[in-house]
Amino acid sequence: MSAPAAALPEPLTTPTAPVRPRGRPRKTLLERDDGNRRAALLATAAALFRSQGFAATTTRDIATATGMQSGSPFYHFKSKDALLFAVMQEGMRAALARQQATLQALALQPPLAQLRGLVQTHFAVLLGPDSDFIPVMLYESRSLNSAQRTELAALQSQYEALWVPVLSALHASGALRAPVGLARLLILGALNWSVQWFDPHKAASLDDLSDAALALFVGPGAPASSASSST
Amino acid sequence: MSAPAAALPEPLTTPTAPVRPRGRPRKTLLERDDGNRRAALLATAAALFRSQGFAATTTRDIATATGMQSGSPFYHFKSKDALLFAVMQEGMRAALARQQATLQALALQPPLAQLRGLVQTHFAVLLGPDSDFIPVMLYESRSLNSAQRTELAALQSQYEALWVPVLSALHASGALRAPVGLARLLILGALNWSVQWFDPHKAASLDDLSDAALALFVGPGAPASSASSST
DNA sequence: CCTACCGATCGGTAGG
DNA sequence: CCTACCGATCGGTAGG
Repeated sequence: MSAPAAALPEPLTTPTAPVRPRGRPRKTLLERDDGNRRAALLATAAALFRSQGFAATTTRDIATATGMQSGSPFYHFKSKDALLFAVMQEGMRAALARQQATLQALALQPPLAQLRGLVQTHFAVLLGPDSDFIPVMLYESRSLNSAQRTELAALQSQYEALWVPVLSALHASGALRAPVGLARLLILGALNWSVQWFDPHKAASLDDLSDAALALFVGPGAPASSASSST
Repeated sequence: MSAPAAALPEPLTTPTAPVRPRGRPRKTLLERDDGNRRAALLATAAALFRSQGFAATTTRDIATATGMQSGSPFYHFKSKDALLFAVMQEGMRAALARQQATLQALALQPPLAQLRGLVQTHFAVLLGPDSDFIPVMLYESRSLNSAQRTELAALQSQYEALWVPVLSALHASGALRAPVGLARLLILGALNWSVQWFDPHKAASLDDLSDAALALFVGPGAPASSASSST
């Protein structure tokens, strides 16, 4: 069982840019480079916000880790807040795209297989490569102002809405026994919490996790439509 | 179904102290009062750490909200860190005591009833009255130093260990389908995440939550021992 | 994107 | 527990 994360938009890889010799270009005055440095700022900010928290991370930390001077992040972002918001927005956009691709690939499969896909992709977004953005969004949204929070909430609603038809179908078939609304909140909570304890160096793989979650929530494979019940 | 939270140690109520007229005693020089103010500091610190986060809360915020001057918290706690640690330790001690009482009261009940008790008490600890301490512990442990983290980990292990026999029994009877270790992590995650979305002013009550969680994890009432299977 | 820099705030302390 | 205070740090900016 491999994760259905095939042709997905790589969120933060370096875009095609003319390769320059390693080391900073120093004072070659006016050489924009642009998206490249911005993306680098986002990636290091995401990593630092995740490991230290937003309030405990200074813009100087971010600048240094990106190889800039202390004032330079403000050339790319209006404020520290704006940087945080950009990290979250970027993360949600990428996560949404990945889940939409997952569901598209599984459109003809039974609901249980679709749920498996959603769970696998969710774990991949939280715990796989380049997975700092969504954890930051999950654990630092307190630091957003209300306008930013509102804008993000729209993306989050879209994300959660992807789960509803799948869960409803499983509820209707009896495989999912809790009310759909609370089930969605509890299931996403169980998955989101893995950020706190998952250790890639330890036993369980992402697929082990997905299997355990599926078994916990809907049993070993409920008879959805055309399956024969044993005994 | 009421929560089994009967005779439990109230963590932070004012201990028996001579009642004095309202308003600050002003400069009545040398009048210790002691445990009272310390407990007040802990409670306001817990509330502020929860709502704003540790790093974003200043010791001045805490002092003001407790009715002290900016330097006074340091009379009771050596540092801001020590205050955070005390909040978490207090929270874990109270939570542990409550869960132990719950399990004692349900010792003769089947595992499913015991799990229901654990879930109900856990929700009460997270979302009920005076419930700022454990959320702070769950979401701010990043800010502890490693010595503090180690000491807290011992309490957390004790807490998690309470769940294992219950989950093992349910796993053995087939009611719980995921491996016990991962099931414990996923279940506690589902519960802990409720801190992020639970709103006491909305529809679902704590008992609704507990029922939904039980239904999600172990179904409507698995045949534990002396139950007749249908059909 | 760098160089300098500012104003404000913060954790913590001495001394009572 | 208050008064007065210090040293350090931080987000952000002007000007190039």
